[in-house]
Amino acid sequence: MAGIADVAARAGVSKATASRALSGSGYVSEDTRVRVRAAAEALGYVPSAGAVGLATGRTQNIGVVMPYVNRWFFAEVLEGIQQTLLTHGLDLTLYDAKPGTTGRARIFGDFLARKRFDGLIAVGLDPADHELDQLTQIGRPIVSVVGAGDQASIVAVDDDSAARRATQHLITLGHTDIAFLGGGDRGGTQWAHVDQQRLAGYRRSMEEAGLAEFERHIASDVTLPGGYAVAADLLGDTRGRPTGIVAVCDEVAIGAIIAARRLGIAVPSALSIVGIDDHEFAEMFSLTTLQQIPREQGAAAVELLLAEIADPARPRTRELMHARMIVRTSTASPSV
Amino acid sequence: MAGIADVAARAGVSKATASRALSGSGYVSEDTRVRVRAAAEALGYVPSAGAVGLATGRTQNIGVVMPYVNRWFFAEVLEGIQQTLLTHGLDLTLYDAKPGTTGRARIFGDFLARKRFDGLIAVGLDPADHELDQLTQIGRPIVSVVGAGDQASIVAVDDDSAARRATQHLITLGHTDIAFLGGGDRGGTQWAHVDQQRLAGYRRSMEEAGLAEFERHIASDVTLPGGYAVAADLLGDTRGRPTGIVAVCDEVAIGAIIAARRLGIAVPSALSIVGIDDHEFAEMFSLTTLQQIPREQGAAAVELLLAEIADPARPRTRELMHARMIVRTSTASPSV
DNA sequence: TTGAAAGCGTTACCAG
DNA sequence: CTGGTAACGCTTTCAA
Repeated sequence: MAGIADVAARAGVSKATASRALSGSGYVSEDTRVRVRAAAEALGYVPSAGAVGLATGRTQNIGVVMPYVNRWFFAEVLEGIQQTLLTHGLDLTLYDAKPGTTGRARIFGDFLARKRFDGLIAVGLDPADHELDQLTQIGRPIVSVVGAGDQASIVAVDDDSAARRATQHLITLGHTDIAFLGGGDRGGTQWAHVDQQRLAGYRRSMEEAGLAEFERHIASDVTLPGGYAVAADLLGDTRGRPTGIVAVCDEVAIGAIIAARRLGIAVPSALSIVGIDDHEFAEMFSLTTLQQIPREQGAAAVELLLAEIADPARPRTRELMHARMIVRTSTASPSV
Repeated sequence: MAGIADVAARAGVSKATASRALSGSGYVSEDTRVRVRAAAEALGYVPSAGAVGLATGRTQNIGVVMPYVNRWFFAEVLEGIQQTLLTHGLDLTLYDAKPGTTGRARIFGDFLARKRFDGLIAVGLDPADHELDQLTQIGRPIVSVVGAGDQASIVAVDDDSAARRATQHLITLGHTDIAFLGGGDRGGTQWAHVDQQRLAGYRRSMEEAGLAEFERHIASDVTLPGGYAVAADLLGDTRGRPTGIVAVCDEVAIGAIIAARRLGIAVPSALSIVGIDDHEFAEMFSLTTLQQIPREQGAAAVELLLAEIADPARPRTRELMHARMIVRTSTASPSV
């Protein structure tokens, strides 16, 4: 409970000097600096965050809003953010804003308005229009990881391109009957922006290859069990079974692989599956995929945000990362 | 940016009265209360958290420390905590303290010392002795979800009993050669306390049933791929293959199921597997398991913590939840 | 029932 | 290079 006054007294200086010595800002003789530091150390002095915040206007805290925390991508981004903030000595306040919940409404209405942070990172938030308004009302820098809009800086992977390359990979292997699995409006969850972009990439590729007639999108929850369920349906019917599947993400792709195995459909000889993400399970299922590294996106978002906090006039940025293709053995040429 | 002074001015009262009217503490005539409220509303007044904290000593913020955020159990607990805090209007500051990292050291050394929270929830932390010291130094109420010790209140499932019932389930079905899969010291990660308790429960059951000779523990990372890897090894060898497996948790159990399927070993006719958790994938794999509901543990931890914050003299509590057995079709009597 | 004023623990400005 | 002092925005006695 020692305050800066105690430290100052012990070091035989004024509070002002003690403050300067400790924070490193302003002139202090090397001599007194050492003395003050020692006093602080001896007393186990820890500055009161609230007081510092009041005086400086900086909370030393970053807010993070995301719709889920239990899905791979989000958890990874969160870890990336957390780790990076740690090196900067900043705290992280988490807001779990699940779409369509009253909790989300409260977060947007009350919590964010409190501005208990110097900046905000929004991960895959897909804010509704009025939510977007509330966000900009805050008047603090915002960086979004994934997402659309030009209000805030964005860090993301090029989803459209990733989906196109995934699709082209199958086309190059000789597939024509390629379905796109996952995403869409189901059970009240809205069609996520990323998912739409990926679907669009698939569509474009199919059309460019003259395969428009084969285009089809099978909606699902964007989870592993979700992918499993619709894949089981799709693959259960022998007629109309595609030879290739582009999944909206690895979780869905893996669900499909598990479904295929259960049905005795050999992957890749009878069915090729490609995902997007490079999920932690991808290797175990030998899944060919387009890799993104969410941790790095989280880290990049933090650096970007800190830059914008330091210089609010800094222009908005859009940092698109490139997904690297990792070919494993879930894809092959279709058997004749 | 409107402050309470502005609100007071607009309502024609003093700051003191405005404060009372808004916070609801102290006498204020119904009339002025309404007037103040209206003024606050009109001005879009939001109290400054830092200032409130300085004046009251309460941060309206709860800290959460956990070693992982990307594993099912932890993510679920986190959601439970978050949701409950939301209803109380409290913020949540997250500290991701992965074992053996320098980040963890910083969290325990610097971050927690700042006390930017009114109380702390430690989830599956298994703190080392010196970390435990640092934790108690903080001087704020702490509740731990899972874990040992008597310094803090605890919310947990009865792991020992859960593991015993899982084991007994297999024994009752007629199994004798039952292995315990998962957990242990591997790759630097320390033997988690929960895992040890579950192993102990398995051991006790085996011994009580006179099956001590069959006892064996196969270590693994406590993840789905971790379970897959060791199960593939274990089951690949026809001799010495057990007829039953008790997994340290559902993730490991599911990894084992996937491995068994790949090896063409029928579950449950050739191999019974039981897990603990009721993971989100459990249903999809028809896994028999002992259910715990981490969300509820998170919620319970919050309520407990708030009670201790309100009354610091409140005695420490230990809230053991009962795991319910859910029998699906991953277990059956061994074929003769 | 209300208001004035004294903190809460820092930082930052302005003299010295 | 250092010290006094006024903020920062709110709550909370203490009087009135």
